[in-house]
Amino acid sequence: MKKIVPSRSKREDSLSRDKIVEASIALLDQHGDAGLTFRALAAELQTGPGALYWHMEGKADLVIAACDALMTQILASALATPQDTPEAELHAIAAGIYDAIDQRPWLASALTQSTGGMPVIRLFEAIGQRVSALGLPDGRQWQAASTLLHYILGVSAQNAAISVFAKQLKLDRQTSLEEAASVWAALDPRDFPFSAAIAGRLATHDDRQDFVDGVDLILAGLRATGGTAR
Amino acid sequence: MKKIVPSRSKREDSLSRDKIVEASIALLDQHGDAGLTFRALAAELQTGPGALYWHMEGKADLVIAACDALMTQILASALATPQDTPEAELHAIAAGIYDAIDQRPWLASALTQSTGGMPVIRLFEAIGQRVSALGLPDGRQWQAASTLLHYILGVSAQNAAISVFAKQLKLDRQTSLEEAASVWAALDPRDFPFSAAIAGRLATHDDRQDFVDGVDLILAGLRATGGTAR
DNA sequence: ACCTGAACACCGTTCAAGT
DNA sequence: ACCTGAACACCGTTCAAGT
Repeated sequence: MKKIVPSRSKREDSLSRDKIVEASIALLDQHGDAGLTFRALAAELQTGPGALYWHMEGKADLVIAACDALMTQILASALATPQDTPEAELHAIAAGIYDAIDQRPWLASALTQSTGGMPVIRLFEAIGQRVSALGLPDGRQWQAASTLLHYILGVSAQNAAISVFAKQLKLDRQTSLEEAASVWAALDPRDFPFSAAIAGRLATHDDRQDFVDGVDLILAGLRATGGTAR
Repeated sequence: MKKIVPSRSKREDSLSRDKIVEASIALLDQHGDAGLTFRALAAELQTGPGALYWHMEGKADLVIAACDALMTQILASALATPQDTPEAELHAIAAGIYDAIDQRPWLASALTQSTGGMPVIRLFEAIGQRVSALGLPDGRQWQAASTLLHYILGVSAQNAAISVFAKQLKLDRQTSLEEAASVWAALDPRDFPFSAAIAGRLATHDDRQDFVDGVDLILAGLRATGGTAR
């Protein structure tokens, strides 16, 4: 007299925080920033929008949870292969974030929205651990970690904006960079001498390499001023 | 036989891009990010929401225009008193942005939304002009300007987030920093050794001074690696 | 305990119609 | 040329009611 336990089979496709986060990421990947709505999410999970509120506090919570899942993943895979130096590990972290945001441009605005939340703390921590391994004076460590954090998020976000712009115009990356460069070059050189002059570099430079080099620039600054902690 | 010209008196309180931008800023100052809606804006200007579309392309245009008006103003007043060195001018620019975002936290997200738009180009240009006066090799100038740009916007935005957080809890700045610090200190030190250890510094450090010092850190890095342009 | 889905209080944007 | 305001197609969130 076996008894089928309906609560079991029900649990299998019942909602859960993880399933909601997974579906959110899929929705964001498919339709970008605007693709994540409670109605679309509910439809995807074959439920009503109200059900989601049992598992999530609201939209902000949802966005942060999606970011956090990815941030954990990004950092884990960036640090999976061990590096010889803290500098090399910082390179790996920076490149990991850059590539992740390049692949999922919505991450840039999502991370911005979750300022102060767990995903950013996680990244800050990963950076900070390497910074503290550099042997800087205590007074510099906060500054070092936050400078690197903002540099990494800021440049990655800027890059994502170019990617989105490219997709909107259905251009490949190179063509859209040239497009952006020509907009800059068209600025009045009396008001925008620097931007107009440097426009050419936009189209020809290797963003990713420049980006990773920027990490070294900040590290060099730390070393150069390392003796004098304030 | 004088004739009253009705079109004149009508023009006086007719709509204009400038008036809309001015009202937008007022609305954002009063009610923050969520305060800017076409309906509220129309009510303020005693018109219908549709009328605004004669002067603005849409909400994105509106946000960028509001940012641009303030950015122009911020840069003008930051550079009003002449400085002896490009470094000092960069300090003034950085401090100007920091203070403006501290005063109007909504600027942080508004500037993020206008990535690639005129307000950010304006800031990039102002930074770039000082960077090019530093006499760095050509290959470093792009990197220098964009590193400074992202550092300035990123740290200012982070700071604004703390301000908003403080206002929500109706705490003064010091109390809320201590609040934030205690959240960090409560992180599991096995997973977050760096953040937990540095939490104390959150409440005691002088953010603004640290911020301006960070500009010097980046400049020092540029000088230290200045010989080798890639 | 967990889910449903109608309802509430909003949005940005459009557009026929006015002046 | 410029403005009006109703209408359209959405939002996030709540909550009585179900199982």
